[in-house]
Amino acid sequence: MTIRLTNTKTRRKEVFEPINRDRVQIYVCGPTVYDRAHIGNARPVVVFDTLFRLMRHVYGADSVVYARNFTDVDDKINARAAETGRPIRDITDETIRWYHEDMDALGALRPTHEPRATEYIGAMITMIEGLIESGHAYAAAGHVLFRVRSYQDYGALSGRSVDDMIAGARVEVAPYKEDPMDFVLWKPSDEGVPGWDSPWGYGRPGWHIECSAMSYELLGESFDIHGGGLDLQFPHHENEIAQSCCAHPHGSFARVWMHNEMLQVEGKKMSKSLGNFFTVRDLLEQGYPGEVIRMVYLGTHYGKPMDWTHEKAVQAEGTLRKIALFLNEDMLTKPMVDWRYARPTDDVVEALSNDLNTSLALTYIHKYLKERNELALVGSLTLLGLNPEIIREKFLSFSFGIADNGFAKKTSLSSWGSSEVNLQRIEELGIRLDTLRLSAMETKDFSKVDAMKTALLAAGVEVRMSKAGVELMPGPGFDASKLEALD
RNA sequence: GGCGGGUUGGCGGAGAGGUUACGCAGCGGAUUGCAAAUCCGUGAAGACCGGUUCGAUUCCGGUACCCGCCUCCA
Repeated sequence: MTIRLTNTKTRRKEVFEPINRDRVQIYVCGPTVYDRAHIGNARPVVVFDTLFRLMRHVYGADSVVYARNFTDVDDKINARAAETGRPIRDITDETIRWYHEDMDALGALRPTHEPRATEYIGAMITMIEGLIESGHAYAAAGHVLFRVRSYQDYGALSGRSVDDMIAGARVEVAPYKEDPMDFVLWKPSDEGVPGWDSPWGYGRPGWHIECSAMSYELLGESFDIHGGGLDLQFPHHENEIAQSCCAHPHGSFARVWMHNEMLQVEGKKMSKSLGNFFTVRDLLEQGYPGEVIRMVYLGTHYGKPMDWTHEKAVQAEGTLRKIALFLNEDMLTKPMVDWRYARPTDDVVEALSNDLNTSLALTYIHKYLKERNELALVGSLTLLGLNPEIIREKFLSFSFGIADNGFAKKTSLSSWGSSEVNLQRIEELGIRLDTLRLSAMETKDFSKVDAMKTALLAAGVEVRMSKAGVELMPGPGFDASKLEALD
């Protein structure tokens, strides 16, 4: 299987050829841990999780190393600590825990390594020392700065020239800088701000150096793929390249750079002032299941801006429900298959291999559902990070009916946006409605049946009647309290 | 001001230089006490202007509009 990926560095789609097939290495910039991840933060998580899954499928699960860092030293964290009076470590530990909870809900696998910046301060200092020795950095006024002019290819990734950027005149000019574009590798810390002893005094690292140091420590001077959001392309990734390539001139650093486009909400940039700012937790609490969120994300290619809309979530939810309905069919209507034999199809693997065409992959999901090809469906869903077992349980919502053989069909669970469903209550109602209906068939007087149906609909319960019996399904607007009126 | 991306049917969203994307919604039919669900069928597109070509929605150029980054938000 040939994997092709769009390499930001060359602006082309290229055939992916790992440095070492037994150890494919990916590094992705992770979050600064001072608050809940918003839904924009989640996009690279889902995108690169999908890449991780594809690589594991193609090269073997043990042959892929995926590192994603936690930035746990940052002025935003310091500010949060100052506001709340809480210790920094409390804040970062808690935020990391939240991050894991929220990203787990989106079906993202934990990366192989999740290094915290504060655990690599020594490696950063070593790297900075090397850069000073080789003339790529200089100490000034308690700071250490990277000498941008010393790296000829600076700006190559983002397609900018140093001179153009200075002409744009938006750079911070500090008196201790040789050149306005030079950026901070190390800066002094005052009392009460986290800091470490260093050759340049008590201080803390600049933002960019951590990724260079951690990727070197975990993956070496050359690795396969570096990913992140497009907004990181400049300056963060540009600076990473400058640091790493100057510190390790014999390595290639990342061979492929991948950037996901930004996320919008209802057609607009997500921002607190517009009131369209959501964390992943917000969505989960509003009742959008993680699987729905993931499916919406997979619907748009990572290289294009993605719009988060409620409408898309509703559609994704509908698809997941259909899948759940199919997976829950019993042996009377569907041959039994052993999911252990489920594999993603070549079509799906090929779609993902073509620069992560998740949208195309989803069309195959629809196809397998339509064809009732359970093994292809289950295997392909799994590769996409949509767990069939969870879908089967979570999206069935509720279904009650009388099977052809006269036995009551099962079962269970809550649906999005609705409170826990009282199964017994629904079942009773289903039986009562079924009884009423059977007698109405005799008398041809359906008034009582219709009245009950209307009441159920008003409570947000879908009512389906067929030859086989009655099915009740609490939908998104389910309101248990309205069922009381039925007594 | 500099750099980059986008513009596809009612909506969402792909691939491919010439043949049906797909999903949702719509419409027609089957089924149904009614309805829902389901199944079958079906219409509908490629911002604008030029160029290359036997042929472009797909390649190239220009115009318009939208968006992002350049301000340690992915």
